[in-house]
Amino acid sequence: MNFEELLQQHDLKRTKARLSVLGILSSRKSAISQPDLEGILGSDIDRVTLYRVLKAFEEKGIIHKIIDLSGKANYAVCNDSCSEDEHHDDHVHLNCKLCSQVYCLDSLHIPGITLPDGFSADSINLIVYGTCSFCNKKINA
Amino acid sequence: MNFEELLQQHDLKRTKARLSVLGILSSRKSAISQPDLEGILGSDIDRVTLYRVLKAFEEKGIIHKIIDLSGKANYAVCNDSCSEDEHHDDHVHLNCKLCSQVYCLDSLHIPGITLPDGFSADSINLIVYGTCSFCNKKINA
DNA sequence: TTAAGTGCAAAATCTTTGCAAATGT
DNA sequence: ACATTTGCAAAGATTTTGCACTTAA
Repeated sequence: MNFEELLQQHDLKRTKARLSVLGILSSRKSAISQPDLEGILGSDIDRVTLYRVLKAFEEKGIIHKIIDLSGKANYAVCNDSCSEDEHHDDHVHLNCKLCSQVYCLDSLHIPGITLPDGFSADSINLIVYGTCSFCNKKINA
Repeated sequence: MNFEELLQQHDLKRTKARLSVLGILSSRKSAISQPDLEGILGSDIDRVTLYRVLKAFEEKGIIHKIIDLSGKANYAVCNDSCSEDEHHDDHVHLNCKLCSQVYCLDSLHIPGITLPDGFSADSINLIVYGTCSFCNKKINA
């Protein structure tokens, strides 16, 4: 992924803060929480700036926010098909009970469900609470 | 449901605050958020007490907490089978995009899914973002 | 050059904690 | 009577806002 192009495409200027955040997010296999991000960034960028960078990215469809089971926001880069108008975030997330990371399981599609009369669905959000493969390995080692 | 018995069963004293909260929660078809609860209760009980009542109820298995898609906590009375040790909260929730209420769709069971190698599931949380039957009626009226 | 982005300080929320007074059993 | 529960005040934590300074284009 070319960060500079990505920013340009979304009318966002190429700033240190944004490149740092993009770098961290895209290098990870799992979604990351705001506090964790802050920890990695250190005093590199201001906490308020981080809030604003994340908000901007989310609005532009560059990243998506996943609320984990404790209600905390986690962020991950969107896959290809997200746009400002439409987020395609309809994959399964796994919230690991051990490392509390949130993994995007892009390969799984969410099974269709039939709602009771009168109810209608726009999107479906499925979070599995369990153990990730990394923690499972550690346990079995 | 007999509130007084319910409290006794869980070693909780019969207090005004707890009865008020139980009364409101059990009279609703949908889960309710902390702020909304606070609004209904008015100055009846202190905000801090409300936090504590909800926490106590949740720990005892009287109510369960549903984190909605914006990360806010919503509360609903558990159905029969919840206990202090085990919550049976594995039904689908619907987060209405219009009234932002959270409905427990007890009748729907969550479809089983197969996780990628190495991952394992403890429980599954499925929240549908959409429109509830009440708002759908309003729209079509 | 100039509009967008950043950092700092401060405000607004939201949640928790400590402790004395009130209440249920 | 006594442990539990409540209310208030105050501490922590989290998120937002205002404004002057800086920076990318």
